[in-house]
Amino acid sequence: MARPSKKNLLENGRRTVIDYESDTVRRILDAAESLFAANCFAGTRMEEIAAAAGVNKATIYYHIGDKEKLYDVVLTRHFAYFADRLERELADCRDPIEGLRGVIRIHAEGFSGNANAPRTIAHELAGGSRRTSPELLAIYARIHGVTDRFVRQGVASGRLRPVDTAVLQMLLAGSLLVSTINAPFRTRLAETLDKDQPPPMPSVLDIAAFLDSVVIAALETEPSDGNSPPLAQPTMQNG
Amino acid sequence: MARPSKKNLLENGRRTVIDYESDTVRRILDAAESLFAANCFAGTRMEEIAAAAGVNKATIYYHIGDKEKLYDVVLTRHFAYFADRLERELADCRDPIEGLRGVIRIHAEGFSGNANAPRTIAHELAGGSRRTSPELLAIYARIHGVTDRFVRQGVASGRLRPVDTAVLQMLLAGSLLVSTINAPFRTRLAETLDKDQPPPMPSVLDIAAFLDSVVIAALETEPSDGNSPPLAQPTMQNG
DNA sequence: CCTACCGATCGGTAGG
DNA sequence: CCTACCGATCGGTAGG
Repeated sequence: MARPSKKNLLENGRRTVIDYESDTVRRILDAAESLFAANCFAGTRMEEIAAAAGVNKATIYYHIGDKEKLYDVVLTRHFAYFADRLERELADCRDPIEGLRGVIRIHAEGFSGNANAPRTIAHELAGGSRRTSPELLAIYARIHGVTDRFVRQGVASGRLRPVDTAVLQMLLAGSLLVSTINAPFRTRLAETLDKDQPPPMPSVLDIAAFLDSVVIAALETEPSDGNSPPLAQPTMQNG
Repeated sequence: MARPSKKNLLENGRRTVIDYESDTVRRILDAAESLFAANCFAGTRMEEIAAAAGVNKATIYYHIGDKEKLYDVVLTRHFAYFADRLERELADCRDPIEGLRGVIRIHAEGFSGNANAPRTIAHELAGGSRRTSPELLAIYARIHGVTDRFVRQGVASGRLRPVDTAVLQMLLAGSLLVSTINAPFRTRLAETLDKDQPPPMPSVLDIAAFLDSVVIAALETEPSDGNSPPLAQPTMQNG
């Protein structure tokens, strides 16, 4: 356990900066992450988080802060994960189609690898993004920026039909997000639709494959024979 | 105010069946609907609902029941709205492409017309569908059934490429749902992306237009010249 | 005896 | 980091 220097301690005997090296902090954040995801902000009790982390409730206030601050740290960590991965793994990608497929893949992997992310984000969006800080919006802007780079590259080079980045990002990330969080719903629906032999319901990977093969393919300009039917302009703004 | 018959009253002086004709019941349900949507189940207080409805808290227990029951009634009403509209408005539609466009239109109109629906559904899905009753799943099965009818018709008649109904429904409804509930997030993001002149962010109608012109168009089989590039099979199951 | 509620308060638990 | 608490407020129910 890292021993904090004097400078890291202040008001009310609480820490002023969060020590992310501390194992206690990690346990608190991990416990908070899964509880906020399952029960949303209002439905999660501080005592519950403390118990899951194996610490006293007051320890959370010492290391991190109040419930709002703890939630903000958890939510920021979710967004930073995607911003970091997208920028790192697609930094060298110069092909817009490959780039957009990478955006789909990273969202699908991230959401299915840690369902706490899409669940917490869904709660936050559903609640009107009331606890979304400007810092968090800045991190999301990086995510938007990666997709936007490939869209602009693709349209400029003629490989992609004109499309609004925000519309595309919403379609890609939104459908992957919903397809992750509704897994329990789908399982029970499958039983409802066919009691005896429930058919397999689509996984997030099926949705990702659909987005790859249908949406991205539809946005690609045709090889050059010009025989394909005209495609309506998907959006009006962003002139 | 409708006067209930003897048969409608029972245990503990509470009503056994909900009188949907009662104006008091309507006010309670409307208040609960908007508060559950904004603050989710755990974040909504019974006292708050009562105040918004202009009744005493005990009146909710008399007319409807406890918090779980009230939530179930509200959530069921949301799903029933879509099931009813889809079945009614698309009952006579025999064209699979027009039918799927109708499914998109009704979801877009329903979500944007009453944002309480997508917000509450998002909270419920994010929370793991813990409060989703078998009766509610049966209502969703009707929604799935309408989309499934058009998919089967389209594939059987050769107008539509093979596609899994659950995947398509998830892509259509999911992206429309997210694009509705993240309106506040988008507004603030637009300001972050361009402080001086925030560009218009896509509305749910832009998403609906994109789904119409890109996704549905991509699923349509080509006119017959057979010159279009091959399209990968979107999904593997549902043989 | 009933309907349609209200004022007051219960045992427990939340954030701090 | 914990013990020992607080003001307030939660969902639900009593009697009238």
